[in-house]
Formats: sequence, C-alpha cells, structure tokens
Amino acid sequence: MDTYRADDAWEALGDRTRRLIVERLARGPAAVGELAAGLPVSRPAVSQHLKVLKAAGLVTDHAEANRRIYRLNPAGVGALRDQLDTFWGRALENYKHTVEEVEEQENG
Amino acid sequence: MDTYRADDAWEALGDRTRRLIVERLARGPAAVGELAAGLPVSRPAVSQHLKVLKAAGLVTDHAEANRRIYRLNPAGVGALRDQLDTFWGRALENYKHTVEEVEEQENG
DNA sequence: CACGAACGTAAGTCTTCACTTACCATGGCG
DNA sequence: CGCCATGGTAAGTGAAGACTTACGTTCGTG
Repeated sequence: MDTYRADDAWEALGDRTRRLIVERLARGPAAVGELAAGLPVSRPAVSQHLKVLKAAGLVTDHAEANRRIYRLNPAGVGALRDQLDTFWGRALENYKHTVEEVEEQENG
Repeated sequence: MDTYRADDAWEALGDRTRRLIVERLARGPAAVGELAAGLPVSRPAVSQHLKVLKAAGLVTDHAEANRRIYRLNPAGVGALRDQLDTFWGRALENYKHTVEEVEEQENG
C-alpha cells in the first residue's frame, strides 16, 4: 500500500471541497449522490474529487448494485498522521532547544 | 491563537514547495536565503510562501540584524494534528463497525 | 425490453495561484 | 557616507485545476 505518495494526500486535502468530503466520510460511508447532496457542487464534480482522494489512498470504494459506496481509508489517514507526527516531534524538540538557549543567554 | 483557521493550514500545505519549506524548518530555524538555496525556486517565491505559512499559523519569524529567521510553530502543527486525529479516530471506529457488520453477515 | 436512477468520463471555460523579474527599504562595514 | 547583503513587495505571465454541461454505461423494475 506504499504505492501511494504522501504528497498526493497533502495535495488532495489542499482543496476545501475534498476536505468537506473527507469530513463527511469520517462520519460513515456514503454514496456519490449522498455526498453531492450535502455539497455546493454538482455530482460530477464530486466524482472527480473522489477520484483524486482514491488515488491519494484516502478513500476506498466498492460497488453496491447501482450505487458506489465510498468510505474513509484508515491506512491513508494514518500515513498522513505519521508524517505530521514527525514534524510535530521535531518542531517541539527544536522549540525546546531554543528556549534552553535563550534561558542560557539570559542567565549568562 | 485560534484566529488561525485550520483550513488555511491545510491549503498552505497543499503546495509542494511549502511542504519542502516546512520539512526544512522542522530540522531547525533558517533565514529566507538559506531556505531558497535549498529549493528550486527564487528567493522572492520563498518569501511569498513564508507569508502564506505565517498567515496559516504554521511558522513564526523574527528579525535578526539584516536577516529574518523563520521557525516552525508547534501550535500550528499541533492544531493540524488534532484535527487529523479526529478523522483518524472516527475512521477507525467506522472501520471497526463495518468489519463487525460483515462478520455478522458472514456468520449469520 | 424500455425506462429511470446512479455514476463515471469527455470537453470546455474561467478563476486561482505559483513563479518570475524589477524595484525599494533596511542593516552592517569599509 | 557609499557599498553590499538581505529580504519584502509590485506587476505580469503561464499553467494548473475546480467546476460546468453533455454523453455513455450499468443496474434494477415495471
């Protein structure tokens, strides 16, 4: 499943409409029409967004009779979370170092 | 610090160059010229990107003589992480429910 | 089999935005 | 005080992409 670039996921979530779709899918699976009904854009637009989200590994889909059900992909979201955690950790670390340096200067 | 919209942060990280800047700053503070030196774009472009990242609450800056030092803002990254965690949690929850439903169907 | 519902895709438009060059302001140094 | 380094901003350009309408396809139903 590592064929998905993390870059793709970031770019996918860079669009506001796609973030709305993801937020909706976080509350449970949904069909394309259902998603479009809650959004200010047309159904084909939602289809195109879902294509991007799927390519980024953020959602999965499966056919169900006439309809196509989309759901959030925990793996994709998790990968994003992991990458963000490294930023977070290193940022905190650097922040701590900086504070210590400042304190040393102030006390010295 | 809640004046920063989480939306801004997602949109800011939607750009590849800005992600490279963030990754660089995660390894420690840097001046504009230093950042530009490690990137395939001009220095003014980096300045504009930093402006966006700053507006999104992802970085902070302070003057140091002639130079202007930018560093990652733990608060901004943390806010993003929190939001992603809710997606993550709900996605896992839904995934678990789905698995249980499928198992019930298979066993029933 | 004909019809309607649900969906993906093609083609085209229009806005957004990332990038460039040129210019201006500020701070250290001879 | 001239000179260089550093960096923010203005203006213009080109490409990416988000959206629309139109169309083709598949599936269940009368």
